[in-house]
Amino acid sequence: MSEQGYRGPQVCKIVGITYRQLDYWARTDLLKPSISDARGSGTQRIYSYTDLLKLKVIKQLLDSGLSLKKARVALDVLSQYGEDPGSANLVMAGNQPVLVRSQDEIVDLVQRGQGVLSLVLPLSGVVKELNAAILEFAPPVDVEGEGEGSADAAPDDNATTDILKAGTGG
Amino acid sequence: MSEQGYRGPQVCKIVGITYRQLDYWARTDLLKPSISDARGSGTQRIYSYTDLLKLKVIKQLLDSGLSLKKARVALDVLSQYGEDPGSANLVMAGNQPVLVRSQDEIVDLVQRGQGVLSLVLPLSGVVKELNAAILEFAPPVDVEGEGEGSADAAPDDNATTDILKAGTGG
DNA sequence: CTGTGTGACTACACGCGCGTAGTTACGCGC
DNA sequence: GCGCGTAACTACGCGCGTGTAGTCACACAG
Repeated sequence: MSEQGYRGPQVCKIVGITYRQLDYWARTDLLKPSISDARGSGTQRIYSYTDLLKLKVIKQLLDSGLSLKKARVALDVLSQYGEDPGSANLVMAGNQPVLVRSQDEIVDLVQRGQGVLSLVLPLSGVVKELNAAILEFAPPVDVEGEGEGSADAAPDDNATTDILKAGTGG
Repeated sequence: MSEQGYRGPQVCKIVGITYRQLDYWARTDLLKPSISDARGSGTQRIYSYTDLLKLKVIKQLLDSGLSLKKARVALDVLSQYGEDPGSANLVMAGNQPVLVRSQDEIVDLVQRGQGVLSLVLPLSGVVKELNAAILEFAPPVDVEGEGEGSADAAPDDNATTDILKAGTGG
């Protein structure tokens, strides 16, 4: 099973953040690359598709005005429940993050009174934007071999590996 | 019609913020006291009940992890719709603040897809906490005379003006 | 194996949002 | 009107999160 990964600068284009942010987040343990971390100058950080998703979520949180501190808390939930976030909503109720499947649960949280929801983020939208950005900016990079059976690694498009070098030059 | 006001340090206790924050927010035009602004050393900032409400909202936003920049945007809506916020929810949908009356509208905003709600804050809870804090920490201060017909100025309790000096002593 | 590009590393600096300390001058009781 | 408390003012500094510039060293092509 070959894992596919993305290098730092590519990640920045896909997610829409600066390299400085990606670097800072990796150094401060907000999100380290799960495939391959940096081991000195010249090495490369290799991020997985799941990493991209988390990074995109972080960017959404920042764009929504949330602090990085809260983003760290929110990420914990994504790491725990980590499977198929496509149909869930990331909700922060009273500084505690939860994954909510149905919209009705959100109403429950609001009606329960005291709860201040500091975030209601539909992950399906994040996934859509992410896949579109991947196809637009850069394809993944094989790091251990060649195989195309992994549905977890990339959006459904297998012709993308051809423009690999085009991505590096740009 | 006598307006009732609260001085800086009292406001800090009621709202639950530091004086430095109140000072900074007044200087940077986040929220200036609507009754009487500062005019040099020794003068006093006199805040109205509505000011307290807005300050409490700001504190909730900060506690929820929102940045001051977003708080400024959110406050604009409170100033515009400024009447009877007790039964409304302050919602920020895609960096644009709106006042939502029914819970169903929130579901609409979520279902409409792309919308990231960076905040869902039930103002009724804020009002409750504020009134409780006022009665606990400090009563209002008359600045222009005496009258008790104004339901907009304070929670329903008229014996509070007696402990005025107790509040000043700290 | 060598050269080159590129991505990680380092140092420095900035703005925001406050904490802390000391100063100034008004409000209020007397 | 006078003194005293108190609240606003001023100056300085910090930590976070990031921008910018330059250096270093691995990865990959040749």
